[in-house]
Parts: sequence; C-alpha cells; structure tokens
Amino acid sequence: MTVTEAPTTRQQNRIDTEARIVSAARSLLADGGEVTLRAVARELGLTAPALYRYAASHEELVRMIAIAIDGEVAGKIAAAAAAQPADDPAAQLIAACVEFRQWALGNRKEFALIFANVDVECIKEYDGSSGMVFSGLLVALWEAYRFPVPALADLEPGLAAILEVPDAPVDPAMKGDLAGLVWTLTQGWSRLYGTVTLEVFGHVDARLVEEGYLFRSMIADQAEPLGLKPELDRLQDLIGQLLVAG
Amino acid sequence: MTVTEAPTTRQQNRIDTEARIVSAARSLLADGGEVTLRAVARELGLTAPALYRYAASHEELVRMIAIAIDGEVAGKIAAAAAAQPADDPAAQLIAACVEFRQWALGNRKEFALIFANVDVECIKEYDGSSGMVFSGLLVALWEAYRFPVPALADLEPGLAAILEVPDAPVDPAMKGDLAGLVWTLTQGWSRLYGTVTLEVFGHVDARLVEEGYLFRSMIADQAEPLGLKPELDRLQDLIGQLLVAG
DNA sequence: GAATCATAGTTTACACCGTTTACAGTTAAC
DNA sequence: GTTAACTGTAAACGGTGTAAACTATGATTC
Repeated sequence: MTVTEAPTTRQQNRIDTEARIVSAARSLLADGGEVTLRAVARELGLTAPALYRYAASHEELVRMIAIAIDGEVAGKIAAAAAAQPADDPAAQLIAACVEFRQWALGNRKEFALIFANVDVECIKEYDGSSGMVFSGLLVALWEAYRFPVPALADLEPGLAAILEVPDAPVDPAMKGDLAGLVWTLTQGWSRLYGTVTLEVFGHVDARLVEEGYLFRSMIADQAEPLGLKPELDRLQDLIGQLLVAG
Repeated sequence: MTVTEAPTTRQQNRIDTEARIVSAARSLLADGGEVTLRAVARELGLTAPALYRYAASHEELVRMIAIAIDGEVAGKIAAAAAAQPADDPAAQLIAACVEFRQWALGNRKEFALIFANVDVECIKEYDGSSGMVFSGLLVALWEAYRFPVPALADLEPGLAAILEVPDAPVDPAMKGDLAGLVWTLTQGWSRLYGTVTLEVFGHVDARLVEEGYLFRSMIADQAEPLGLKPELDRLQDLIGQLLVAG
C-alpha cells in the first residue's frame, strides 16, 4: 500500500513526530534519564497518552528506539570500514571491529538494550544491520587473501546442514564452496561480541579494558584463521591509532 | 563487632526473615514475576514498607538477590567439578564450564542480572565466587599437565604489570613463575563468558546454540593453549554426556 | 520485676508509572 | 459542505518505590 502521491501535511507531520519521539527517547536513554512515556512526551510538549498514536505500548516504543540505534551502529561500522583504503579489506575489517567496540564502551546502555536483552526480543537482524556489514567485509577479505575456508564436508554433518541454510542474511557470496565462510563469520562474531560484552559489563580487570589488552589479544587470535598473521603488526598499529583517535 | 553470645530470638528472626525475603524474591524472578517490593512482601505476608528494615531500597534488594545467586552458581560450578574424578582436572574444568553454560541457558533472567548488568554494580568478585572456582581449577590443571605458561617478560610491559597485581582474588599459586596463569585465566574466562553470553542473548543462529556447536567449538579452541589437545576427543565425549544429562 | 529503649511491623500518603476511556479540534476525503 | 479519520487532550485506574508517623513487642537496664 505504497503512497505514490505527494505526502499530505498530516502524513509529513506524522513522520516528523515519530522521528522526534525516537530522537527524544534516545536522548533520555543516552543521558541517563528514565525512558518513560511521560518523560518522552514532556520532551516534545505532548502528554503521555498521545504517544499511543505512535506506539502501542511502552515496550514497542523501546523496540523502536532499539531498531533506530541498531541501524545507526551498523551505519557507523560501515562508515568506519569505508574510511580505510578500498584496496585494504583487512584494515576495513579491523576498523569495523574497533568502531563496534568503541561505540559499545561509549554507549553501554544502548549496547545492553540491543545486544544483551532478554525481554525485548524480535530485534531481528535485517539487511543493513551489523551482521550483514561484517558478512560483506569478510567476503572482501577472503577475495583478497584467500585464507582457507572450512569445507562443510570436514565439519560435523549437523553443523554443515545448519550452515548451508543460514537464518540471518549473509553476503550472497557465502554459498557453495564459500558456505564454510558462514562458520568463519559466526566464530569471528562470537569472539568480537563476547569480548566487547565482557568489556562493557566489566566482568574482568578494568585495566585490561582501558588499555585494550583484552581486545587486541582477541584480534590477534583471529589473525591466524583469517590469514592475517603476516599483517598482524601493521594491523595492531592501526588499532592503536584508531583507539586514540576515536 | 561479632556477637559471640547465643543469638536472641530477635536476631534469629531477622536472619530467617532476610533469608525468606531473598528466597521469595528469587522465586519471583525465576517464575517470570515482577520483583516488586509489594510482591515480595505479599509472599511473606508483610507490607512493602516492612522490607525497608532489611534493604535500604529496591535496588539494594535486587543486589541482595544477585549476591545470593552469584554464590549459588559458584557452588554449582564447584560441585559439578567435584563430581568428576579427583585425578582428572581436565574433566573437572570441562564439567565446570558446561555447568556454567547450562545454568545460564536455563536461568537467563538471573544470568542477565548478574553478568550483563550496567545498573546494579558493585557485585564485586569475592572468594567463593565463580572466578575463584575457575582459578583453582586452572591451577590444578596446570599441575597435572604443565602446559606452557606465558612468561610475563614475553608480554607487553603494561600488561605484565597488571597481571602481577590482579584486582580479583585468584588462586594463591598464581604468583612468580605462574603469574602468567592470570593471563591464561583471563583469556579463558573471556571465551567462556563471551560464548555463553552470546548463546543466552541469542544473537546467533539458535540452532547452533541448541546443538551446542558454538560451545563445543569454543572448548576445542581452548584445548591447545591448555595442553589438552591429546585429551580433546574424550573431553568432547564428556561434554556430550553432560549436555544430555543436565 | 518495672521502666526504658530499640526493633519490626503497620497505616497512610505522595509522586510517578503504563494504560484506558471519553472527548475535542483539525485535516482529509467524498 | 458534510462526513469521516486523525491527533491531540483531560481524567481516571491500578500499580510502583518511598517517606513519615505510629504501635506492639522483644531486649536491656536499674
């Protein structure tokens, strides 16, 4: 039911108001305030029940925030990768990982909302979300370095069957001989997500987080399976530069 | 100010009531109910303000729950390890890891409360907490297998300085030549925590969680640095048994 | 043993929360 | 121009954490 006509003023108002609602709610979340319907409404000069014209419940409002943040972080990651030379996919992948980590450490509430939430579900991964970005970067890395891709035949049959039909969108190149890249991607995501989560929630010596020792050690672990061992020194230098810059 | 006298009935009542408060609150959390002051009080036949004699605020009540759960999970992990043969520290460590993972997947709310919380802080690590358990298991493993311990001199100076003075309690054996075990412990904890958190919050293909592929892959990664490569087959069998049993 | 005090509970009240209902003004559509 | 849909309001309900005043009772002291 796409509207092809020029948008009426009411339609435009609705879009604007919805954007302002999400924006105000995000500001409250980031500034440590409580994201309540009344607080959000107050920010826009409205009353709380008015928000029910835009979200069916408080939980749905939170979900709207989460989706907005999710999209933004995916964009930031993609931008960080794009800021590296086009012919250096290793630097692009590293920059993306660093960006994700720095964003998480600088926006813990938002990170917890999206990536460590048991209540608000259904923040389904979609194209443009972080997973898709890393998927593309990994394929580009393989095209440049041709690191060994795990053959599905060498994996446990049950595992191979799962990898053949990924449940989240991945780069379309990850089929056939490259289906094993889904496993590489999953394991890499597990390392990145796990390390960043540990750093964000602080269940580890804080000094190892501040100085980035844990994060850099994780990256170093990843170098070998990704064929980046010879590049590790310059990549660690790059991480150092990105950490002080961001 | 320790009381050496026999406890008066009032002191005993206070202890009992506090225990019942924490127990009722934990039941509410586990059963999906809201952990509100009124709900907890109702469970004991009290009124909400009465709880302020035991916890200065709702947040402190939640912290009391968290500490209780933290202690219990540490006990479960230690018990799972103790259930393995005394002369098989590898099996003990594996059993502890599996127990932690299974508990987390079966008690997601509680796991999130303790291990993925940005609000309730100050759940400081203490003796008897999970970290201490894994610390002891790792030392026992080293005594049996003598896997290579990273020498502090080979690490970055800043990292070595941190490892020399751990901020969380670790096994007293982790000094001198064995100070590098703190780094091994930290990296291992990073893998376990990261993988389990990813599994609990579901930011990965659910089928990889159900079948345990992600978890077993993480364990396999750990085998080499811990000198368990020759034992990996039987340890994977052990994991399979423990997963179907628990 | 009586008087005193600290403790552990109550009742009441307040401000705030998410949510529903009924209503009013404005815009869009026929 | 009339009708309908939309977007806001005010009022109210039950529930929340929390503070204050009050009360019964176990513990302590003379």
